[in-house]
Amino acid sequence: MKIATWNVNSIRTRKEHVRAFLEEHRPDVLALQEIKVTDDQFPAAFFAEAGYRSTVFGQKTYNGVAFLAREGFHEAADVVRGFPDEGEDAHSRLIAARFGPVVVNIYLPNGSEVGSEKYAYKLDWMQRLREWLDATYGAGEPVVLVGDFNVAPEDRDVHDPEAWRGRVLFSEPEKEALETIRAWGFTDCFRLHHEEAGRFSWWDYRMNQFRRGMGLRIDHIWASRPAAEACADCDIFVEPRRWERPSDHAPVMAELDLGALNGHSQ
DNA sequence: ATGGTCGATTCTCGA
Repeated sequence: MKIATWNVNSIRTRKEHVRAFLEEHRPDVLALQEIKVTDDQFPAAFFAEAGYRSTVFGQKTYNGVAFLAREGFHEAADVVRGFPDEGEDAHSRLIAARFGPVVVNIYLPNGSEVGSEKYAYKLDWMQRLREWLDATYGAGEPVVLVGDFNVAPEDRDVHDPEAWRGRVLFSEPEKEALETIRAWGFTDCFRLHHEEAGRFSWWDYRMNQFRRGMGLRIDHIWASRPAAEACADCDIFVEPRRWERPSDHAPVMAELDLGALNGHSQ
């Protein structure tokens, strides 16, 4: 099973890029973030032409997450949209579904600036995510948490750790909150296969940061123990960041060997 | 300390 994640920064602007990625790599599930459309505006028919079904939790202007799942693979089951007991005005930042393994797709709040209201919201959202995981799934079942986490875990995930230390996306409270989520029972699939520094998934549009190699690794695929044991590969696909009018994020994709998930439902 | 660039929607915000 190939699971991919991509913050597309507007699905209307990026739908051709997404379709090109689908046609080249044929992931079984692609998790999208920052689609920036309501459900009725999502280009589901366009992706159906490429053989993909859409499951959407949209929002006008901001946020919005979705799954594209290959026809012939599992259909999305037990779909969850957002945390329970959120109001109608809640952000669309979490969608989860069972495709064999459970896939939880998050667009974690950016946090704006350390000490801001948005930063406090980010830390609170991270705590709610951990509590929701505790209440919803067991770490002994195959669960894959993917998306734009908006936190770089370690120095080797940041182009200039000294410059970034204490700043949003790399502050200590964010890293501690990330570790609390990880301690639910996740393993970083990328680090199972790549130890090197300087592998990034996001580069700011400003100041030619992509051309200058100034990025962060903030998009992740994390797997619970049985899913991590089945993880045969995980990599960042930088090429779409070079395309015309790119997203500021690159896709990340993992391969899970479902045959290794013996004792668990596919 | 500031600003740089995108995208969606205005006469600016969020990233």
